[in-house]
Amino acid sequence: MNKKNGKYLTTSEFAKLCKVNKQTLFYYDQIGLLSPILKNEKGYRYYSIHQIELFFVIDLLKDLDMSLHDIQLYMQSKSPERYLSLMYQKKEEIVKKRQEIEMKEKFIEAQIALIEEASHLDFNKVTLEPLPEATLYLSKNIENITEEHFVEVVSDFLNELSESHLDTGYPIGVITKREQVLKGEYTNYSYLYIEQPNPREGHPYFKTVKGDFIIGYHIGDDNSIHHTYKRLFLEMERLNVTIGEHVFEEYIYDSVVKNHKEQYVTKIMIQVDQS
Amino acid sequence: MNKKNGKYLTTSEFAKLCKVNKQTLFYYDQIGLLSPILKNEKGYRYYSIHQIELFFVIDLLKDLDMSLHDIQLYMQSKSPERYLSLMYQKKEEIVKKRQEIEMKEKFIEAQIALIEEASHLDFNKVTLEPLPEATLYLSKNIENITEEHFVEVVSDFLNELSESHLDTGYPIGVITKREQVLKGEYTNYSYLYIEQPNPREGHPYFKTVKGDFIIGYHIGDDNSIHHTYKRLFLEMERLNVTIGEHVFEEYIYDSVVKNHKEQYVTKIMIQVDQS
DNA sequence: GTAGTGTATATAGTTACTATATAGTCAAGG
DNA sequence: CCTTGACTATATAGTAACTATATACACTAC
Repeated sequence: MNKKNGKYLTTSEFAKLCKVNKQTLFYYDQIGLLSPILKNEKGYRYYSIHQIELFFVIDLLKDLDMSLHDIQLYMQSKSPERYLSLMYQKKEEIVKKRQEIEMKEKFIEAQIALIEEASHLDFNKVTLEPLPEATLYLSKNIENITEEHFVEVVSDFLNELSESHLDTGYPIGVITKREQVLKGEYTNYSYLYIEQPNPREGHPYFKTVKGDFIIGYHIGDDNSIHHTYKRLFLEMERLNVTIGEHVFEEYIYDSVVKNHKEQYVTKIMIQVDQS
Repeated sequence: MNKKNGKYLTTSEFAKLCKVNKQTLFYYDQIGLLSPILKNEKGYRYYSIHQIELFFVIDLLKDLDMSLHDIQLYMQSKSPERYLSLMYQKKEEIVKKRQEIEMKEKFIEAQIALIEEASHLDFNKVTLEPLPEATLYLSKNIENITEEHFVEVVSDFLNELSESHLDTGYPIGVITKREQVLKGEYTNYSYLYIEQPNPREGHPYFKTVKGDFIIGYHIGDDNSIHHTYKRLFLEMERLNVTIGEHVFEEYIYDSVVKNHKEQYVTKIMIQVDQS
């Protein structure tokens, strides 16, 4: 911005320029953060158009989670050097913020895709489908784990996801091995997983075997999931296929979209071998 | 996320998982936004690990400026359809938010570049430099404008910049035409401008003429800028060049980094013709 | 059996506004 | 000159979403 002094702006004119409430400017004046350059004998405030720059910077810093108090501290000890180091610091913070926003955007996109897809599904149908290879990020092994430890693993897994930017917004699923499923231990999972549509270098990924899957949906609580498994086994028999290495489960509808456990929907994908 | 019921989490365990203060969970319970699935006879709260999903969504919506009250309204009337339309709406909002963040990031980068560059300058030196062509976005013409109108033009210009995403973080400068400068009317500017390093289609841009410029710096108030112009004219005479079409002025140091007008620094770039 | 850590509730304080009530200022029209 | 309407101001209270503090009860471990 530049020059042309002269005309002063009233509080509401300046507020309009700053796109804030007039009261906010009273408040900023009161706490001494941004005061009009002129106050007449009646107490009327007059701002210079140049003050908009200061307001802009205040607004920027505020957006970057700096308190008005800390902004004021800076304003009281301005210098090019201090401004520069402040900007360097805020640059780091804003990069982080952008990355977080980008992750949340991806999450929303994935949620839309998931629910959109689910709305076209018939949860009563069981199908045999070939699935392309997918890259998964796995948790630690959780076979026969105690409940205390399970919470720890989930917690660690979630932390890894957010710290390593691996949270793609895709649902978190579980993998069960053939041997557990054959024993009827449907909830003795081996791993948690999350799909990685754009895998990055430097992570120990797990790749699913490209192949055929029996896909069905369980409606309701986990406690009753054996009924659905039985239905799937029947269909496998009919189609003359046998259970492969792994079974994958993912929530389609959960507490985020349904109020009652009886309405939750779990997708079950059983890897199969044609015989 | 998925399965494995059993173990419940205490308030502080769950708070750790959610990365929030324990008190926040008390508060959410109190307002009925997110309550533990179990409370024992002593009033101890127990959360299920599945509740983290709900917390995640609450946290996401909160980040996207939804009030806890409105989030609660959604939670009371969950359905895949409502969730989908909510996500579509939030998707639009987050795109806008990301773009705002990106603009602010650019602004910070430009500020860093500006101050960094300024720190290597000798404000007393006057130089003759060839400048490459630059694309500028101009305000309406402000020659001989009244002070009231000037404020309006600045306001419109700033609005255009933010609405059309033309705010590059570069300083806003002013252009003065040769005729005004020759008359000694150094502050009778013709346009405000902002440089566009990556111009986009569909805007009426102004391109500077690639050419030679006398570059000098004025330290202090605008009122005394004629002294600096005189110095520059002397140097032009010495170098045997004459004033060209336009003169450009930009603030290098202003109220954002300096407390007193006497310390402000204005960069003056006079287009010149070699004779 | 007591120390130390945990849980709870109730209440007050905080930040950055935001709204409301009351009163003075000013310019235009009758 | 007086009134009306749109502005200005201050003072005070209210708000959202925490956050801190004080007090009391519970559980676990030596």
